[in-house]
Amino acid sequence: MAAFHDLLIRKLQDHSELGAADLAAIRRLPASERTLRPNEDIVRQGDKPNVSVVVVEGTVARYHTLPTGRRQYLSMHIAGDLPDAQALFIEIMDHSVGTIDQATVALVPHSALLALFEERTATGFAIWRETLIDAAIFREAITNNSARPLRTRLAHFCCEQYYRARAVGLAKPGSCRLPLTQTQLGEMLGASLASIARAMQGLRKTRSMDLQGGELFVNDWSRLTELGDFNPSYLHLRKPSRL
Amino acid sequence: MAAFHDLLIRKLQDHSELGAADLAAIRRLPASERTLRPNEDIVRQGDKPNVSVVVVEGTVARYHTLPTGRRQYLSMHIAGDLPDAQALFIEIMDHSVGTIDQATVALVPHSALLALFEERTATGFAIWRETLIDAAIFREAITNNSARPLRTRLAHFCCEQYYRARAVGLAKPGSCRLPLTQTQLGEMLGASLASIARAMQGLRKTRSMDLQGGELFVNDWSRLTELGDFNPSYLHLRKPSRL
DNA sequence: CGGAATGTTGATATGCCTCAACTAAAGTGG
DNA sequence: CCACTTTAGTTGAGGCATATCAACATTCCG
Repeated sequence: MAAFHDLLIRKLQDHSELGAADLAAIRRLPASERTLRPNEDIVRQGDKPNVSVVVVEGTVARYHTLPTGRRQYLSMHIAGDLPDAQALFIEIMDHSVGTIDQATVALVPHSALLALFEERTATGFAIWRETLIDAAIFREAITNNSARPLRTRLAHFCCEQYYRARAVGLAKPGSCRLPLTQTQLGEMLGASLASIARAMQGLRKTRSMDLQGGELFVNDWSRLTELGDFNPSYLHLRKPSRL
Repeated sequence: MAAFHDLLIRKLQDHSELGAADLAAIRRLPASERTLRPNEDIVRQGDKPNVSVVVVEGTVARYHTLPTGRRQYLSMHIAGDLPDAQALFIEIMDHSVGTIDQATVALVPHSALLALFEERTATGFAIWRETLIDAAIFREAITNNSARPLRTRLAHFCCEQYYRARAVGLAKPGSCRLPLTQTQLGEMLGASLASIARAMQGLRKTRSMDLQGGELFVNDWSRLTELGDFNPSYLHLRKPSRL
């Protein structure tokens, strides 16, 4: 398993230019690792964390909890992602961060990150950029959940997960991990379990993708991007994956 | 009309602590002002802008354009807002920025902003924080448009606009500008014109709010926040408005 | 004053929800 | 290793919220 420093560096280099001094400074970041069970919270809505999370292994999600108890997932994160970088400058968490399957995360003290930004402005800018790409993904989620019919929405979501897994080298040829239950897909896409089940069957019938046992299989990428109205430009990667 | 420097400073001070040196540095920012007609684009999806926008007067929005031509509004911005700060570190625009009504904006060269961040780290952090609050508003929009019935969604949106207008001193007692047509409200909330019309009438009947002639009237704030399931904590303001 | 843009209202269609029963798969303890 | 329980997914019936289409009313504005 790659050290979290390497994961973070790889992630930042997907969109930013870093010099040797930046890389060295990042490598000096202190962190403690924790492995968590499925469906365990790392940070909760209302908390004031003083560490930031880097995903090392597994899948981590952010979500809102509504007064009714209903859960709305906001984003999914895999190795190399910083699912709560924004907590650095926003004191009180407006959402929770928790695991989906078993996951290992590195916890980096905010103080170390702030010191790093003072020392290496370029690194600060790279992580700033990372949080901005995060925001671009949120924007796309607004559009996806507001303006597309359910089957398209589901296809788009799968496209994004596969594309991002490819970008960080976490996908095998034609497949990647996606350990979400249909209930959770519903909580991500604003749909009921039953509707997700039917939308999924619709997609299966196109033979462009399948999802089973927490593994997403992509058989016809070009067809799937059509079905999902997917255009990866909002992910702002420097070297778009060849798919 | 306040100079854009004052608007920006006021905005940043809503959530960040700035020293005298920071204020002075911000006041030295160069900018050119432009006044635009309603429904005019400032930056378009695909552009690579080298200036950032500060809203001086009027209402400015960000939106996606789907292949079908359908428009999805992502956010609304009023005086003091930076609707495309993220373009600083994200080269290619993944969405457009345009006016709703007649608006005046200040255009600040990216180079000047980057130089400012190098010189005054605290100012950089304040604008970073600003972009993070932006992201928090996107998250809330995901939840609003995905997990709430239409009438609640509309009430929540109106709560947010009124609350933000209050926070920057742009609201009169009991009302603020909100120059959106019902068609645009639909494109914001992922709903059709007809449904917005009916949801609006439902809200009017509660006597908690009304929207007419581009002016939002709030008659019963506490009732409206209930109807809209609105909790302002996601806006991350230091001194929550007393309403 | 006439034309365009905006909002209202009704009728009908439909996508998705809810509820419910059932199947299948995955853990768990004897 | 099997019976039991739990969790996940499938399928059907019926209902509701919202979409679509269309006609009309209203306001804005040149």
